[in-house]
Amino acid sequence: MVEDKRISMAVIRRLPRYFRYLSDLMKMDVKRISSKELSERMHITASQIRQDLNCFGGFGQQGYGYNVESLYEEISKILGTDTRFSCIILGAGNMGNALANYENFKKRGFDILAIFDIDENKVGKQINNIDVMHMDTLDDFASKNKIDIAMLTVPNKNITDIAKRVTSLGIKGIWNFSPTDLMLDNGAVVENVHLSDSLMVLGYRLKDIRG
Amino acid sequence: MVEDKRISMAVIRRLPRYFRYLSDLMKMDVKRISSKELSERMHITASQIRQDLNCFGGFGQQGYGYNVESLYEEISKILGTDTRFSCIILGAGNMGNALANYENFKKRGFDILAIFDIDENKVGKQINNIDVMHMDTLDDFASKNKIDIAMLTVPNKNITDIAKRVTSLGIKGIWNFSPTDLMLDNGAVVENVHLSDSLMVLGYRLKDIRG
DNA sequence: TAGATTGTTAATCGATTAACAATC
DNA sequence: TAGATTGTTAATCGATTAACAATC
Repeated sequence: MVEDKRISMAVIRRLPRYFRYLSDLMKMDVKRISSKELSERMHITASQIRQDLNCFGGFGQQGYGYNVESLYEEISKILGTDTRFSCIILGAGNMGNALANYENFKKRGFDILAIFDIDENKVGKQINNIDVMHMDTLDDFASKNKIDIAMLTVPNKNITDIAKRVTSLGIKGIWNFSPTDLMLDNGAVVENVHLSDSLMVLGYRLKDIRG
Repeated sequence: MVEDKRISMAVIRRLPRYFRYLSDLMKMDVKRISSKELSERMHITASQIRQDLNCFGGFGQQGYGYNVESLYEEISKILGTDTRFSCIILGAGNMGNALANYENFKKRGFDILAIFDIDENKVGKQINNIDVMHMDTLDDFASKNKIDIAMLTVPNKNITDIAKRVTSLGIKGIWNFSPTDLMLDNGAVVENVHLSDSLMVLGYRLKDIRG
């Protein structure tokens, strides 16, 4: 139906923002919104909103604007909120813990099946009702469960090796929290979350305003 | 010395990456590198590297390339790795815990002075040797300590109010982990880390490759 | 010196913004 | 219908890439 022309990453990365704002509008019982009103809330141009949305379809109505609920539904569909993704966490450290305890993921369609670590003190325990299993059992686990996403919170040393192992098990998505950039040439999808990069940029910008 | 023409965010966000790669090269005892070699490692163009670096100064030498160590030093200086930033964490939940335990921050110049929460069960305890204090004592604490950065890991409900309170205390930098976008008009510097946005984009891209 | 590689200008590409005819 | 607002094309802006003279 909608042309499958390549959507730019810039547009894709704005989708969750639209999703959040529409979700908030629904909570506030707002029924309709124009691109102009939304642009003022989001601090972007109305033009950009209309351009972005029209990558996926004409969801609005001339003279009226957009119906909040149906636009929300459309964006949900685009983002795949209806799709469920099976995930595992590699690394039961602080970040692994935080992710395992993050309740919102399940709500958004991301189920965490298990956590893997090499620390015998952690293996056998549970974090937020999710089993911590030994890394050695990963291959076996993967053969018995279809896993979509591996969340990597392991120490950075051997991150590329781990990523290769994970993708060789057929896992197509990687959410990488290690500071090392993952460059995989096997078609896997990698999202990097470089926390220290973000903090360093904050530091730079702070120094910058000070003069 | 170097012209203070505005540096674009695109360039600034690449600085920590250069920093990481140069740091790795130093560990590998590489003494010099050309923009071409570096571009192959980083999977970006040599042109972009030279353009980026020349925003800050001519760090290379024709016919030779760049001295790894001195380029590393220059980028450290630009990023302010020598500067120390005093930080507090608001919210002693899972993410607050993870941040408090992240040892790399101190190494990069970010000192965490205290953690604040409203949960009486947490107040008075320590996380990684950092005191968890009651939110009510924040104003007093801020009047006695110069704080540069507040790391916000509190539940999203009242994030804007908290951000306003924090900036009214003279804190100029905000590292925001709540899913809500902070729009402050008081000159504070905000870096957003929207984990669920990142995960949703990963989900989208996974669906996308499946067809 | 000759070769290599920078710094920098110019060309290209892509993303954002403006404009407006279509239409609800 | 008249007014409002979209969808979409065209114009602008900015970022990336290419090219090459300068120079180590």
